[in-house]
Amino acid sequence: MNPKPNLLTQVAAALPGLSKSETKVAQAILADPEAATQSSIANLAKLAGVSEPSVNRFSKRFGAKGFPDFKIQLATSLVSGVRYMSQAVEPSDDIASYPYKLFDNTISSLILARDALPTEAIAEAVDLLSAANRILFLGLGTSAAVAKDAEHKFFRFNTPVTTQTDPLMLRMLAAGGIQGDVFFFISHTGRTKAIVEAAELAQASGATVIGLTSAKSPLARVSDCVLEVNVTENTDDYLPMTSRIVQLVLIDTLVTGVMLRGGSTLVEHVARIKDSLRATRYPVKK
Amino acid sequence: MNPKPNLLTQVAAALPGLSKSETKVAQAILADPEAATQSSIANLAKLAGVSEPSVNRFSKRFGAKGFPDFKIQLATSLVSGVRYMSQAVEPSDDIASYPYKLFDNTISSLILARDALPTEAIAEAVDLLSAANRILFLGLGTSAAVAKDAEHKFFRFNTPVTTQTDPLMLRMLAAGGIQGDVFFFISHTGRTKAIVEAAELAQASGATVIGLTSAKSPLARVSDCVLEVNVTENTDDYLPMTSRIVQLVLIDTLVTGVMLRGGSTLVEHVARIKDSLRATRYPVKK
DNA sequence: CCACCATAAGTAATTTAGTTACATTTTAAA
DNA sequence: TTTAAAATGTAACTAAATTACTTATGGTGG
Repeated sequence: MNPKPNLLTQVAAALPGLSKSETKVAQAILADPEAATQSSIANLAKLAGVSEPSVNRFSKRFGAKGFPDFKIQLATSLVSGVRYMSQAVEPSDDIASYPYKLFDNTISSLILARDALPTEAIAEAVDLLSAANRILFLGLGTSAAVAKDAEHKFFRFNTPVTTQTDPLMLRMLAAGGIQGDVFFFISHTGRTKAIVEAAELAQASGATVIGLTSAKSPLARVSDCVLEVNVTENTDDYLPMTSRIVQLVLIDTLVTGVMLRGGSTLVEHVARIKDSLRATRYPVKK
Repeated sequence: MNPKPNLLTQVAAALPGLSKSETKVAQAILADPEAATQSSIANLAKLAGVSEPSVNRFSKRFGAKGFPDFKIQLATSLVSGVRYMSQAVEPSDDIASYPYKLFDNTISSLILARDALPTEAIAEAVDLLSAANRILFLGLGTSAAVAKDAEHKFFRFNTPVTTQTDPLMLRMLAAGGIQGDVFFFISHTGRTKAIVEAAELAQASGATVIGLTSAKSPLARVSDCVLEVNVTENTDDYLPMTSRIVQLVLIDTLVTGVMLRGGSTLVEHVARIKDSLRATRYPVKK
């Protein structure tokens, strides 16, 4: 639950205070930690140029029961992360637990999403967004904030971007779509009527429809390009949270994709816009 | 870079196709994977009620060189995660790499933030927000989207919430602050003049000022309660992304804290509000 | 400057853990 | 019901790790 000290970091930090042969062991491990988790004590001892008990003593110095235990701790510290299957927040949780649970849950969701990224759909969406004459990010409720964020990001490109949360405006916008328009609908459930209906109207008007939603939802069905995000919110009693984070990172991915596609010209353009903000801030003192 | 198969998931998935004693071993491991990484082959064999070679065969079935190797793989799969020190996106990256880099970077940032959570400040902020008569979430640019998200979340409680992005309105709001008001300013740099000035005005007006920003920034200096988020954006050429994600998760933490503090009454209130949205969606078919 | 003590490192014996080969049992098919 | 193949267990064996002990090194007080 608490900050976990990273064994590898610990070894690196302890280096100055180590004895001669312990230093050798530490260096051998730091040089290739991955390999260290695979090799036997004899192997590592030879590699470091020390005796086996030295390696053993070294292991114990870092709080391990012995060398095998050390190897396991080392292995876990190589993958920085979070325990799987973190739990839902309970009423009995306090300040020492719930913040960590929340972060862990979010991280877990991102990892799961990462391992099931719809790369083909992302590539397609990047193509569509790069080619668009106009982009509209549309979402309601929590997704409105996501749309707003997307607007901010895409605003820095050369393409006109809009968001809208008024359902009547939404319908009118959608009905008035033309070729070259990209309607980007955001809905976790994919079942919000106003959104699905607007997507249908946009679809019918000849514009391109991208849906950032969960698989097999009504919104997914009426989208030309579906960016599937399947996050199971494990916060029934509380509020949905992690799904929008995944959505945001996915949008970051699209932004990056469009930038990479645009090449140096676009990068310079964005840099200029970024620079324009400098005057609004207090300078950083030396 | 690619989806890494998770050993634990693999074991769970393989369950139906396993033989009798292999199933026992799998169940013993799934029941307490953590313990499995610590125990010897003899111990695990006894626990599962099978012979040692059965455990050994089991290990090999899942691609391990032997039982110790299996334990190490298992240990790494328990901390699901991301390799440390993921890199910045390069112009040479393609669809097979940049989405994963982005997710990895975001995850890494969240892990770092998690390990340096300002729990005391969080507790204090929860107290202040719970006691507030009115909450104002104020941010400009990218932080405006964060503020909007916060508004959505806190809107579900009984306290009036507002956001504002017009700098003139910001000043007026801040100047007109009264005791009982909580001004929640969001700024990654903490150097945006309009925000810092508004914070000063709010401070002077007798309202409470919470700052979600980086340590030692001008905004931090004028805040009654500082929620430090120190994220180093490793995307110089591209756009800042990860910091706002950390901000959002931190706000989730505050929301959760306020809910926990509010007890069942508040939970019910939120549930009612959540239910009110049902009619806006297409029902899920069986 | 030497002697002695304390710490560090290595050697070899011992113990523990893991693996392999083989025997037995179980299960399914002929 | 027999038979063969797959599955599991037993016991012997091998490898790995640990402990106890010895040797070396370095620093300090006489």
